[in-house]
Amino acid sequence: MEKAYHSIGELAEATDTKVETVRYYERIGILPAPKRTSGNYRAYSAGHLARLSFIRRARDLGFTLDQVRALLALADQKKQDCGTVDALAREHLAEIDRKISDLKALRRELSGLIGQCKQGTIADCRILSALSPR
Amino acid sequence: MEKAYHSIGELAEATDTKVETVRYYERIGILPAPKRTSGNYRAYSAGHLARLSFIRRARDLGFTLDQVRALLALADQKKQDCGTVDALAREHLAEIDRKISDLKALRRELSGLIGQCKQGTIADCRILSALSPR
DNA sequence: CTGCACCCTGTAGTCGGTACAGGGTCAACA
DNA sequence: TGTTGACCCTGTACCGACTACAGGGTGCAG
Repeated sequence: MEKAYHSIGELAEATDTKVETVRYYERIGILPAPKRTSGNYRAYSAGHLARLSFIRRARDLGFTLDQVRALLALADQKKQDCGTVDALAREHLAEIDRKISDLKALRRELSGLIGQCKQGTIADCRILSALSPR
Repeated sequence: MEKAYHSIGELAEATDTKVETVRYYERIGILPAPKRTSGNYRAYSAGHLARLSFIRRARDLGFTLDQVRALLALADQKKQDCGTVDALAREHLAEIDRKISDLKALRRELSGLIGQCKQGTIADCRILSALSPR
């Protein structure tokens, strides 16, 4: 019976989201439109808070909004087995591993360039010449 | 005297860039507009090729177009000392390190969730409940 | 009753491209 | 000579995931 409705500002603060972003989520249909007060303010239920928390947490974990949509659809069905969710997460993990190794390669390359410009003018700069066509 | 001009398609292929992207770079002013043939085709010089190669390589290394602009401005001046370039690169390296450690934290979290859904319905799914508000 | 924080809608901008639509040019081949 | 077909041109709209206004309305405290 705890019908404590939340304003958009409260919801935003509780989930570390900007107010505009909450409205954006509604616009793209990932967060259902809430009831309105007599003054036309959005009045969010605890369900909305839960759903938004879920969205934000998944976004923090690097899922795209499309992936979040898929996860939410699964959660809403409560029928299928967990395998689909697991697969989605595994796929996402593989992406993350790819990104990490790309960044590491980049890191190696870039850190090799740094510190080679002890003095001298741009003309001798190793960083710039490393970027120039061979 | 090797006035071998390149068509936009050749330039794009040589630098692993899409034709539209080359035109986009011209539009935003990072690649100078080349001469035109009598048929109004863009005719690129070796200088254009060099500059585009530089841009693409820097982009591959994760510099933003604004950062690339800064690097190009430095390279074009050929006056200042290398310190500015070095600082830019160091700053960028710090960013990369931040991204790597963020992704690693994420990886740990996500991989902990995977494989816990051996059976059972969505209702018991650990991944979904991990994402739900506590 | 007035001031201020908050809310509303709608639109445009961000970054780094990508994807057309609707045409023009050019070289090869029949 | 004509006609394919690959390439090129401009202009505009779109992508993801927001963010930032402008121009107004609401609600509450002093």
